[in-house]
Amino acid sequence: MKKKTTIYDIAAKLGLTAATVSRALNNNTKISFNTRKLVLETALEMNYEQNKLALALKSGKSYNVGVIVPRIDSNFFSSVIRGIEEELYPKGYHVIICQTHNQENIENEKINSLVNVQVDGILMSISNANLEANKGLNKLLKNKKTPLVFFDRKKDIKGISSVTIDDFKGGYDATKHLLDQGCKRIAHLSNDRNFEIFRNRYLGYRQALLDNGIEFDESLVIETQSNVQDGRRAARLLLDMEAPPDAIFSSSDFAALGAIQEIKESGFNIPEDMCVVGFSNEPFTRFMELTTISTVDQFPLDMGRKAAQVFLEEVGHTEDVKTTQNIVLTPELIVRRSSSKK
Amino acid sequence: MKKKTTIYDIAAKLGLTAATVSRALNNNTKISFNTRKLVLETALEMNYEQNKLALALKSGKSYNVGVIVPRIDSNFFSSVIRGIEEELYPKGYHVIICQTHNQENIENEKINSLVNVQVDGILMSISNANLEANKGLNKLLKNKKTPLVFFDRKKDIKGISSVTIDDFKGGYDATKHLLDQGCKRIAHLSNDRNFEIFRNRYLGYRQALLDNGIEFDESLVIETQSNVQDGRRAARLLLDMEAPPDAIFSSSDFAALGAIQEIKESGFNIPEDMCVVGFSNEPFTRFMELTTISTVDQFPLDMGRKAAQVFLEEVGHTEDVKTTQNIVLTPELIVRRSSSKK
DNA sequence: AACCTAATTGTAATCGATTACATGAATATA
DNA sequence: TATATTCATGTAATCGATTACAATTAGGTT
Repeated sequence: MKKKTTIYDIAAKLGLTAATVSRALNNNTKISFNTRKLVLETALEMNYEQNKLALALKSGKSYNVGVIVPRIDSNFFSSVIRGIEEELYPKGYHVIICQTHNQENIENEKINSLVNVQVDGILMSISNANLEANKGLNKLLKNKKTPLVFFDRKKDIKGISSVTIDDFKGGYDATKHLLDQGCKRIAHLSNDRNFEIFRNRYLGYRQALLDNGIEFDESLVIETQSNVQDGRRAARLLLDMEAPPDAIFSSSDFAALGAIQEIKESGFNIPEDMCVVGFSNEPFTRFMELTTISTVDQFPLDMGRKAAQVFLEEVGHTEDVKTTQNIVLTPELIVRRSSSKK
Repeated sequence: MKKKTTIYDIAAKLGLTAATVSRALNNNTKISFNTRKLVLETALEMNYEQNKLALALKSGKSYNVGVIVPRIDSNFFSSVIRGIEEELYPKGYHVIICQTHNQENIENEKINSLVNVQVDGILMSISNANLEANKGLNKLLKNKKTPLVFFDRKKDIKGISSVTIDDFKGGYDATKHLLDQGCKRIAHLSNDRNFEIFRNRYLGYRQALLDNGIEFDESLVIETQSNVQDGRRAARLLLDMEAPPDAIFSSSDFAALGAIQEIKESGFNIPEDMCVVGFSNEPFTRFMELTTISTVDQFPLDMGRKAAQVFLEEVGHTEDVKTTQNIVLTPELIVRRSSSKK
């Protein structure tokens, strides 16, 4: 195991200086044709590879970006990350991933950790609903050294760009669609509405009801986590009501699935007795055999790509020219069996 | 946007040397209680954070590892990566992800790229079936500077550790199970058998047939990619045979799903007319309403964790003590509706 | 012959840390 | 009192690149 060759090794071998070697390798200033040729050949021969770490220290650019997500093993987040990686790699960047598992202190810690390894930017889907508690994020915002781009789960912060989908529209369209199917009492499985995304889906749901003359009923909104079990529990509650709903708009596909399971096992039919619409277009919603699940596509791949593009623009500019972008993608309602009465 | 504070800034402010500051911060050698206290306070006050890039250059350790996978947006790979991240972060490492999309030249390129940013190791699921063509990998193997650990898709290379599952056993158990259900003509949807994983599943399948007195029939083995469409196509071929099979063991859950769809649409019943077993335990296999899909669990989270542990052991040792580990996890057959006749 | 210019290459600082070795002061020992 | 020892800190090299500035050489001009 010999050490990697450096420009000093090449210089020594050729009786030159590291400076000359560096210049020759970079095709930079006027280097005579002969020495350039010689250096290039020798570099090849000695298996020289540029040490990007040294370059990063010197230039102040690490060409690494950090991506922070609650978890990576969900179709949504891994698709976003795919988009980010595919967009950034061709520009010379590497993607460092961090998971928070929705824990504030971990998020805090990972932000600091990324800053310390000198990432050129951070793209994150924030886990931490209350901003004040997040010291890492606050520090980041305060000294404005590292560009930050939110995707999906964002916070409204002046000067910080974001790429999200129009969750309000997603909620509105889903609800409107259910109304169009003739549903009158539409329940909503929400999630922590301290997050903009869940609040907006909820608000879209309410607005659609309002616009169509249906009175909003607080008792039809149930807070659930994004998993099958919670969906089941919520459906149970709804079915046991004196006046059960005739439709459910769930802010999560997993909760929608749980609800569907519970409803069917209770002897009801979908969509005849109850229409269901989920959110995210997880692969399994399409694969169901009887009741393919209507849902809202968030275009995670595009979201990742866009977030990466916004980052690239921000690092490209000097800080005084920087413009804040708040890009909002348009979601698409995908109507499937679980909400198609006709 | 002011610059980040360095130990020189602290030193200047206190009339000390960077060396002293460094020592004080590291609690290292004998530094007087007073100056240490002073330095620590000042560091806090000036928002000092260690520049890991400088440290990495000096120490030769970047505390970054590269993870190379065909793609990240599949449940299997994202779960492995989750395991890797969770295991490595507490030890101070960051995870850089790279996707190859099964393209040899990209794999090649990304290996080089990771080496250049001085990763401390590479964990990869190899995309490139023929080793000789992969210059990047060969260079990596030749100078043995960067520890390499294969997971899932490996190549047998002397001195290179790996973490895989026992694909032979997976294939064997699945096939044996189908035989136990009374199936006599069992087809196999394989995949490129230049990859060990697919070859081993295939070999396990053959051995199970052999051990149970069933003659192997070449025409029942169909090569498919891991997607729904290819599964459909394969099932169509099988159904159109003069003597169609009565069971399918698919090396992919997605192909299994496609096959199931095609079979059902052709008017056959599962599992009565045809038993089906997939591979990977993708989430949707559990979520099916009528025909939950039998499959083989590969424990991706454990695989990622183990791969990370192997890496940690390898970097921990000096190179002469290093021992090669080839860890083989045991897969678990999960019997569901698609293959349960009784 | 004296001077100018352009073409190459070298010198040395820099990025931000760590650390072997040196130094000076204070204290302990003989 | 002279010397040895310890303690605390400074000096300077190092990791591997880049780059402003300096220096050298060759050739051209008058």
